[in-house]
Amino acid sequence: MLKFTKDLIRIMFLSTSHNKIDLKCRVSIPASYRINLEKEISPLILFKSLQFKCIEGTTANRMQQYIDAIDELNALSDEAAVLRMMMADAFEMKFDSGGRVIIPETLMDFSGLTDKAVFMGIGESFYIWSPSEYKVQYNYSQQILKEKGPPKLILNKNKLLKHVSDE
Amino acid sequence: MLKFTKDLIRIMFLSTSHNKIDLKCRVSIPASYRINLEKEISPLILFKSLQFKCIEGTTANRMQQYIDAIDELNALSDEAAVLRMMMADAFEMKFDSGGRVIIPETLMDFSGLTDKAVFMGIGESFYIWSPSEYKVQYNYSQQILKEKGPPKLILNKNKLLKHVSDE
DNA sequence: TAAAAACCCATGATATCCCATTATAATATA
DNA sequence: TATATTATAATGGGATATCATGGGTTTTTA
Repeated sequence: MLKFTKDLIRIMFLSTSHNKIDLKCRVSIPASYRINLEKEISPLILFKSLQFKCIEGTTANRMQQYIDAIDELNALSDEAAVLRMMMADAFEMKFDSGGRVIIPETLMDFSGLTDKAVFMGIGESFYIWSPSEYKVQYNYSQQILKEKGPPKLILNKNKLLKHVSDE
Repeated sequence: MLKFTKDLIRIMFLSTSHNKIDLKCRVSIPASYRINLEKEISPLILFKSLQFKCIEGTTANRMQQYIDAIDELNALSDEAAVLRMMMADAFEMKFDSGGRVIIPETLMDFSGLTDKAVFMGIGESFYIWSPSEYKVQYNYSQQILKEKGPPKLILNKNKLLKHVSDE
């Protein structure tokens, strides 16, 4: 029963915001993200992005799906090794009364964060960028968009997709 | 009923920490791991990893899964023999008031541990490495990630994965 | 009766909690 | 439509609790 509800009302992290990181490495997680986490009654997990020089945040529930996937694999496979590393670089966050978390030093270093953080919601998860890395990534996306045009999305198949020009 | 709750809020061992092993072979088990064990009301089991030169730690419940797996096998098979051997070298740990355990000599020797331990959470269980072995393993995973990219996870089927380049 | 394990308490570093303040957004009022 | 009012969000800093660690004392047990 509950599963049915969860499938329909998927949580979403959306929009972008710029927050300050103080000397104790504390940042406010955007209120809209927090509301979604509360809805899911799920803790927040931060981990090193596997693709970019940034932190990725998601729900513990979502993280559990990755963990379950590990069991499906040959423990000695490359996929399993990468997923285990992802878990090892993941942290469960605790909020203070003001909705802040302390970013672990490992993640600060990895993502090049110092005093400012850019939060970028991308649906099932969100990214935390340093302002400079964010700009690089943003400009890159803009350029791709200019060169290749908008990507074609096939929404009803929950599957996406390729630039039009690639076909 | 209780099982339902457990399925939602699954325990996870995450993140990495470097703790000291003192002359009495005591180490602090990371607090976040201990909290997970307490949630499960489960003792901590340590045993020799079947894949790597390290100690694996997990809950008694998870260990039961391994035991059940033996029953599924031909009692005379090699697999069953290996699993039984693993059970024989498994230890149930007792915590002192500071959250430390004493690592059995057999496990210290097997994993090459001396004065420092790297705790690596990988979801359902965690590894305890010597710093040098840990580095080797981590670098290997990093390299795979670089070469093959992140594994592709097909979440709606709760099944994964394989690197894109393998297809 | 030694050696090891269990138990106890002490300490510095760090994370957590709590309250106050400033900023921003949301609404209402003139 | 500009301005005042309110609510909500983001930030700052200090008090408190927790964690990892060291070392001593008592209790096992081999």
